[in-house]
Amino acid sequence: MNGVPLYSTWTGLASGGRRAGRPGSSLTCESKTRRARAASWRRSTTPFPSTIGADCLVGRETRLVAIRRSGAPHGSLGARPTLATTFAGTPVHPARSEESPVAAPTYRIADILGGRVAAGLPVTVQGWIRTRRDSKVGLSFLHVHDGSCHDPLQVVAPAALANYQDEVLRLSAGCAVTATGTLAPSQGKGQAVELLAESVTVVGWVDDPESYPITPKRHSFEYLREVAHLRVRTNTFGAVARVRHCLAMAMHRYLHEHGYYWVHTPIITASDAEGAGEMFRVSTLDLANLPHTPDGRIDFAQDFFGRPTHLTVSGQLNVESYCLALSRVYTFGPTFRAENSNTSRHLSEFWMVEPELAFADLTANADLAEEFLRYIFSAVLAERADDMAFFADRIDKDVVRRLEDFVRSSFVRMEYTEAVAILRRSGRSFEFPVEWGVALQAEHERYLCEEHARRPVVVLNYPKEIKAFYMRLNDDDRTVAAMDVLAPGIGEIIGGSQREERLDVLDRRIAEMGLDPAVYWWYRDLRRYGTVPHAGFGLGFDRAVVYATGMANIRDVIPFPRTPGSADY
RNA sequence: UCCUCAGUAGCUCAAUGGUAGAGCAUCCGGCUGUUAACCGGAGGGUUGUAGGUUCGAGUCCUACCUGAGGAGCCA
Repeated sequence: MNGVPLYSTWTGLASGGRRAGRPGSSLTCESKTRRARAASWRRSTTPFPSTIGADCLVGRETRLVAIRRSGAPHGSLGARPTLATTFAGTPVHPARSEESPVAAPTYRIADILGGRVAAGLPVTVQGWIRTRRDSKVGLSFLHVHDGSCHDPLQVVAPAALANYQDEVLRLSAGCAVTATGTLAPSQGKGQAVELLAESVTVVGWVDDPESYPITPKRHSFEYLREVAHLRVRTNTFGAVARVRHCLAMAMHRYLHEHGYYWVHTPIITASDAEGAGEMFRVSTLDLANLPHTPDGRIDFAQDFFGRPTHLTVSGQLNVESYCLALSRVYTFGPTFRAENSNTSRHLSEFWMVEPELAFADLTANADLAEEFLRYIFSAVLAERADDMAFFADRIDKDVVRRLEDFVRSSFVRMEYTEAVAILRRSGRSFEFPVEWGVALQAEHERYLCEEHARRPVVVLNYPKEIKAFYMRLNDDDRTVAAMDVLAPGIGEIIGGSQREERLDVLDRRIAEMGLDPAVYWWYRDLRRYGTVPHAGFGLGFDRAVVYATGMANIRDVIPFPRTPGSADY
């Protein structure tokens, strides 16, 4: 979608090129010895040998203090404002350890690059090497990344460091370091400030640089999926992780501030016929020796819960119960679909947010969906400008403009009946012909939001035959109060409905769809005791991340994707 | 699950049925306040697996495996 180039990932582990400033020949002769010694250091419980010099001892002291500090609440971050805003210029006051005050407290690179740490101050940073470039002048440039922001910090390591020959010149992509020194305006181009190092301590080596999977070059996303435990070290996946977090926090913030309570609905469910797809069975029975009932069926009475259970496909039914007491609620958690779906938009395990509001109809539901989406995408634009600039540069050049349009423009709302009419008079020959009563195909949805409206579209009131039993029957007796939100470039991002609050109608719908009313006894109870009109929707959280980042494949916006035939890590 | 495409060096890709190559990465050297650095050199291969056709298969055929794109299902 969106013309995303296949190999547009960018690791950011820029090449050090042909390394200059290598140890001279006399040192080269010792390289194997040194390598073996380094390996033994790694195995040793003592992190560093006592022979590596005073600078390194200072570095070690700093490191230990920093570890202690990071255990304290918020450590050097000091008083951080709420998540609602990001704050260039807000000074950060590092906490000082009372028992061991040090002159170079640890800062996040985000705070340093964000201008919140004054130049001239002694500071410590901790992170991983992205690149090393050496200069004959007697310097090495280390790009150190700690994940706190998109950009790395340039650390200038002078050859005068005691461990320069032995360690600094052996640093490669992925090595973990603690660097202490003074912040100064950069003499080079490309960064405003840099750290003039007084010590660089190696915390963790990369065992064999040649076999380190994240090399300073382009990698295909397909390849990086095979090293999912390391891919977050690339620019692309680090940016995805930060944007994903930003969206999640914005989601919670919006709902919290609008009076919604987060309800932790169960992952294991006994409702096995919600109509939302194939389910994963949860069982402790011995598959090689299943117990049977006298009539030859599997005896689930002997299973862990004494009945068949599955992983949830939706928290909606459970959250309706809380909705009819707390008025405004939502679920957010993993959901599971055992469909054999092999597309860039489907995962077997994905995250869904499902708000539910009482005393509300479909219109209120659509209003909420629209305002909610606009809010979380606004938050990404405001809070993750660094990562969004990267996505626009390397992944999808239109992503920022598209998000800005999304946030600015109101959504188009149309009835299903109207949508069918638009499609029929579009003059387009669709692979699947359109007529009233059929489900809209991907090609139809794409036409509606990408060509007809050119912005997000909410389609309302679908034929009852193609929607779930719990959706409220409209007065026309042909449609239910369902809605889908279609986003350009991604398709259906939200599905929701007003729920059927009338017990007699609900029972009729359960019967029509051939479902067992006994399974829904508690769900029916909600209609017997103080029932009210209520509505809600489910937003595929990972799809929202896809939309916000411009990433082409949903498997690349979740840390460890589960898809049919694939559950590594 | 269906349709289509693709599997060649660590990565990204070349190679009329006729001796398997390049760029990057790695290692060695040169140069440099560098920044996807640059220049020279070296090592690196059971061409996804198993069969088959052929004097000869990376290339053609069959099956399988893996991955990707699209469809369906949906979020």
